[in-house]
Amino acid sequence: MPRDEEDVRQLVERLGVGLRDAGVRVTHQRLEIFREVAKSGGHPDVETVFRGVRKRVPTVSLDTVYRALWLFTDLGLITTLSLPRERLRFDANMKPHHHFVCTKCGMASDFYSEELDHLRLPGSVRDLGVVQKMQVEVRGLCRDCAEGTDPTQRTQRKEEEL
Amino acid sequence: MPRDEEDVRQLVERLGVGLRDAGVRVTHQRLEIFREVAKSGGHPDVETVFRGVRKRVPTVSLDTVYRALWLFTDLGLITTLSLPRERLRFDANMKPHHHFVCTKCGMASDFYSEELDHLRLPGSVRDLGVVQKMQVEVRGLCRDCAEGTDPTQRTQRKEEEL
DNA sequence: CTACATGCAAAGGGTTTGCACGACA
DNA sequence: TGTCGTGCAAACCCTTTGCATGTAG
Repeated sequence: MPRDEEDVRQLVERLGVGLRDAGVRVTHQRLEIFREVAKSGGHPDVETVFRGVRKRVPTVSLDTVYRALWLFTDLGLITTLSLPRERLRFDANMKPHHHFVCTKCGMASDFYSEELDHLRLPGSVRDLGVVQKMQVEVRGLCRDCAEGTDPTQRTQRKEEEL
Repeated sequence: MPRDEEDVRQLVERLGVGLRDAGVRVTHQRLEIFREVAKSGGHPDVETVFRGVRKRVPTVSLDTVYRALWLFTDLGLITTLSLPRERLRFDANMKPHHHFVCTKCGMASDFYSEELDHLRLPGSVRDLGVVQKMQVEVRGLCRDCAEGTDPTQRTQRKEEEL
């Protein structure tokens, strides 16, 4: 699900502000790396971001992508999505949202629900610590995997992109 | 939070049944590897399991631990817990539960809530696919990290064990 | 007894790091 | 212009794999 071009521009602009506020430099590479994450509405892994950025910035190196993505994460400008047996993914969607992850192909979609954003947690959680964030994670079979193929398989594949 | 010894025995026994049902062999190593996961109420990573098992089975090798843990996972006898910037962890708790994860030290606790077990999901999820499982993931600062120390730090450390 | 599991060691692959050059502020 | 970021390549892990040996069924 690619994101609207105007939205992407806004997001990139907001990143610039975030970087400046944090006192780090706003470089061409950082903007393009972020744009790549923001552009795909999905949750690209490092490799996917790298390949995407390289189309526009052929000299960019993989370790720069790593450093930029972790920088954004540490500054709270993007978030991460970690799935067993898969590479770490990055997410520019900072609005409250929840995840549906396909256990077969690994596809991860965001979904929204005002109700789930404001769940009341049981008292026992208060004893564990201070809550910062709360998300519902749903696992299941995506439409494509649910139909046609054998649901007992357990292969997990990351989204392929040129 | 270590688990009660009798509970552990029951869990290990149930694993034996699971393995037999799946038509794979019930070996000493597999039982001990599982016991190590079941014993710690926590969510040990591969290395932690390995070190624990080696105390009782000094000849066990790391790759056997890997193979066993993935086997159990594939058979649905344990589950995994994946956190950004951390090693994958394993969880013998197959009862419905939810997670509280400390963003600073990485500590992960289970908590329970009948209400959260039966959340009603928004209609948009139906369009994404077929739901198999649903879990709430809470991020925050655990009691130890919340008090005394600077909450702006972002260090993540895995639970240390001999 | 036979097939499957284990241990060992080596290969594999993703991620991080050190350093000199380059570019933002 | 000085400092921070980048690119390159090597180092570092963690994880997986191939193969001979051991063992559960």
